[in-house]
Amino acid sequence: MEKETAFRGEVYKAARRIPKGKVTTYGELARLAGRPGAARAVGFFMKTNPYAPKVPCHRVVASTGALTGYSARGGLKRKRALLVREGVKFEGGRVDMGTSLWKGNGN
DNA sequence: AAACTGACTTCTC
DNA sequence: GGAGAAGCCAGTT
Repeated sequence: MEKETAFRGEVYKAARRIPKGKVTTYGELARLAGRPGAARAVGFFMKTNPYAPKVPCHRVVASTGALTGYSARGGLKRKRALLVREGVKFEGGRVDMGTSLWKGNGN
């Protein structure tokens, strides 16, 4: 899969900007990529992301802070473990929005 | 080119 | 806040 479209590049670039211990939503990522509303497409890129170690796809969660799919081994369990290890706060199995939510706006 | 699918988001009950 | 339905976008077949 070497079909790198401009949008894909933007999404991956934005995802790499996510600081450690923080998480962002697919919608926000899509917005940073320049296509607000393309949250669904963003999720697709994470699933088929050719830059697994470069793109911290595990730092991308749903708007409600709930963790969604994860292609890598371990699935959502692994994803949650990674976030917790990085210092992300969890509330009732969901990411603590307002505390560990990163906004790439000010950058 | 058309249709289907998917790691989403938002509205309403 | 949880469950159900509709709308969106891009990629894949």
